[in-house]
Amino acid sequence: MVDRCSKPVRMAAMAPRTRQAERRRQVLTRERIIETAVELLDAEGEDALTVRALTGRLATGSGAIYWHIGNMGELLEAATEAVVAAALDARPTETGRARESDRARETGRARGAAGARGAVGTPQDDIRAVALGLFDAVTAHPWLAGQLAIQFTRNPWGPVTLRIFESIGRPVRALGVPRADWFTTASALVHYLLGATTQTRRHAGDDTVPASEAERAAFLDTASSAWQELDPDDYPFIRAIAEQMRDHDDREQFLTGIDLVLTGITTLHPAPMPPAGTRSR
Amino acid sequence: MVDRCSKPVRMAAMAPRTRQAERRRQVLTRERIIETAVELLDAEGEDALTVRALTGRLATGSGAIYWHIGNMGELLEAATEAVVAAALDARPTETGRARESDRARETGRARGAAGARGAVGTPQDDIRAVALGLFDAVTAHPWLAGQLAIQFTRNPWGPVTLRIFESIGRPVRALGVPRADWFTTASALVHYLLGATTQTRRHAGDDTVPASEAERAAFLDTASSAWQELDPDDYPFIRAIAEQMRDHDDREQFLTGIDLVLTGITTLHPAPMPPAGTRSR
DNA sequence: ATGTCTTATGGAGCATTGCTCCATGAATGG
DNA sequence: CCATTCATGGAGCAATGCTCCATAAGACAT
Repeated sequence: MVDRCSKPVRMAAMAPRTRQAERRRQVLTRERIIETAVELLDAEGEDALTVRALTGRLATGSGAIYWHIGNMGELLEAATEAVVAAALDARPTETGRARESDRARETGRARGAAGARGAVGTPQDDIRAVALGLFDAVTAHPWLAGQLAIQFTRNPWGPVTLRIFESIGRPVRALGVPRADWFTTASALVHYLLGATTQTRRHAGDDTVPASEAERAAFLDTASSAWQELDPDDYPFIRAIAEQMRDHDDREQFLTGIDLVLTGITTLHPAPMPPAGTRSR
Repeated sequence: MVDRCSKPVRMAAMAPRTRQAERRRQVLTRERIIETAVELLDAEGEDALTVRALTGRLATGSGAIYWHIGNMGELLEAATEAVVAAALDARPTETGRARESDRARETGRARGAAGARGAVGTPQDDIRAVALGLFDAVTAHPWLAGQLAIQFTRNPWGPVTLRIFESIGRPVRALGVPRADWFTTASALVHYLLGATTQTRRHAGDDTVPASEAERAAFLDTASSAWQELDPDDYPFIRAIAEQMRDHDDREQFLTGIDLVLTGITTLHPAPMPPAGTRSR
């Protein structure tokens, strides 16, 4: 009884005529609410998004807001979807695999999400690009990590997951994975992706701002030190890696993980019949 | 200012004398609270865990509870840790790698978390055992998925993560991965693990009970059908895999993903110098 | 213009929740 | 027997999500 729609689900352009009559007045849009929600989340953290904060920024009442969104969770989902879509759409829709650029192991390191836009390369590159897009989105919007995690568990096949899955699935297909393994393979990638992105971020205990570089270093330092003082019987491994964890690079590690999974995929599904022009190694 | 401890952190056995005088009365223990919290979560879902529900079950007041736990989030973390620890401790602490049982690809499939207890096999088997332990814990406690995700994002190096990391790290070490890659490799595994476990579960929209097998089938069916009616331009991949997603086995897919990552690891870090008696493939 | 119907708005108010504060009980130590 | 510390139970506050409703603001027919 919670999920009952309080408003007939916004069917885009119902009557053909008076298309502009739809937004005759409409000072308050669902889109505008989502937009402001993202602003609020970005500016003041995930706890700052309350109905009252929204009514303040939008100079309206709660009733008006609920006429458009129906639910707080729904708003959060919409906000998440918006940001994710933006991060993902910064890439070409059509995966035309043409140019060869083998491994390209270290090129992936340098370029940001922006650089991923135009150049259509290896399926591997495409996957890395998607991953990095998400990674950068999470660092740009600290609240996104938590929301991704929540959306993923609460609504495993909601719009957010679907978008990511599709973006990962296409290059997986281009990789030459046998059709029967498409679902499983893409799942594995997405699972790693989400696991990794959700841990990335917030290296200070604070709820505000992305935490400066200095704070991050300080955090890693204290954490590393704390690890070295753990019980050697209970946590031998943690103690052993305390040192390398102190000066690891999140982004680099993230990419290494991706390559690990990619290697697993290409090893289990060697090379299909490569399109002429692509040397198969 | 949130994190201020309202009580001098329970340092186990402070004064040597009167060890039993510590719990002279003490009808209400931190442990008992955690225990009841888990019961509540198991029985009525994650929304059912409120202070008032606790005071009801424990026949006490909120003040008494807060004297022991100080925070709701802290209680949730403790509950999560308790369940995770139980799931993980159902395995031998010392990773004595001795017996050879190559691949053992399909043996891992059949045995449950219980069967993982005694037999110490390949590092790969150990990793699978840990993973399955977590997997089964999540299916046994539906609320665990969400909590794992939250703990993981909110407190990336809290006790929960640490425990899992340690359990995964040891076999990784035994796998022969070069020391410099321990941290990164274990991270990749843990990330996949958490990503996968957090999506697994709750195939019905309900907040109660694990959802029967029939419900699950029905859910998968409708989801699959919905996928096939997506826009072919926006979601070609999703449409293509709608069929195989209908009748996939969560557990099997989970293991396949693990094997994918494991293959990646052993491929990138071939074989160290195998202890005499282990044929290296 | 005028009246009516649908669409949209602003805000008062309710139920619930986390948490603090405090008056009090109970055991111990002097 | 008193004083001190440990522990409890509960009243009450502040914040939040959400519902309900009075009402404004077009659109449309007459």
